[in-house]
Amino acid sequence: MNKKQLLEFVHQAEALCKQRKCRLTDQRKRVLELILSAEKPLTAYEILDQLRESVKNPAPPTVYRALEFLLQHGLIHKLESIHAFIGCTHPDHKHTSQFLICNDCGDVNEIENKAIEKSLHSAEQAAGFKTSHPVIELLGTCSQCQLSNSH
Amino acid sequence: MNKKQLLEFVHQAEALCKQRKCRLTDQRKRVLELILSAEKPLTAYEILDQLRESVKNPAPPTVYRALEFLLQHGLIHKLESIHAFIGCTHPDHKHTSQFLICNDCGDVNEIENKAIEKSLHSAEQAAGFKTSHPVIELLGTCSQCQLSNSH
DNA sequence: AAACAAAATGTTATAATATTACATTTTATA
DNA sequence: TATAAAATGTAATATTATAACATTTTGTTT
Repeated sequence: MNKKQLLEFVHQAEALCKQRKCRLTDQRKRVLELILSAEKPLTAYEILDQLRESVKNPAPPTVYRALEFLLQHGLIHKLESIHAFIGCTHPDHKHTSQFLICNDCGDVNEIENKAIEKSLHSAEQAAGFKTSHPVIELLGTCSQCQLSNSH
Repeated sequence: MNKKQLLEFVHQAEALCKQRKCRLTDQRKRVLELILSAEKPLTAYEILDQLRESVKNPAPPTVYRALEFLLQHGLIHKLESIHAFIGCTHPDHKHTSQFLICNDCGDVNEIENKAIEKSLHSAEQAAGFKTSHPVIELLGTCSQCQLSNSH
């Protein structure tokens, strides 16, 4: 995400927090910015390392608390299979997403596929199961890496 | 899983290993049995604890190596969202599954839903993505717990 | 503005999950 | 039976995450 997009996103996040009467504090904003600026998903401890430049002596809870807040408000996603965090591509509306995670380059593609969601929902119904948090992560190789691997 | 089912499963696992020319050693078998006997998914360290009864001084690598083997051969599954392992319900054929994980009682329901798989496959195709390992885990409340919660 | 409660942060310690590295033993097979 | 490959033993350590309690900041009431 470039600088302009980042500012736009943070602005949106601030508006959203104002609306929800919650606070996007400096630390939370800083963690959000780090995640959004990163090329790849960041782990909590990668964020912690980078945080040292703007916060003195940050400790794990500093990061995990900020992450918890950002997750709660749908501003970031946690990728369970790789223990890492990425910015949400559509923070404006509530949604569930699926993630295509490339094992080669580490890039992640967040998609919102209605057919997948529908099929998941049908299966839930059939089982009488009520999902609170879907984890849909496809680990594999992205199209770019497939090309470069075959050369 | 009851004792009879367990013996049946282990027998099947042994046949499968013979066929693949790999070895279901005592330790691997013991770890498999522990996972199959458990009511709920087990974490690596829960397995380690239980292993103390049959193995002297087991260390983490003992467990993780056995788990790696069992995963490779499709005898167990890892639930990424809860860092735990369960037996595979259909070790006989290669397949992908989806998991309904109850946050209340901890029970897990492994399903093989063709509609979900089809929709995932379509999305992969559309993105030019080649999935090697799908992680499809729905965290929520099972039907039983929904009932008991509402009482 | 002062008092208070709630929210957020600071700080230390530790729990839980997982891997590395190297030594030794066991197994398959040449 | 010698050898190589596979499996296991063992110690240390890396990585991910949380608990517990003190302090500070913020928002609200008086």
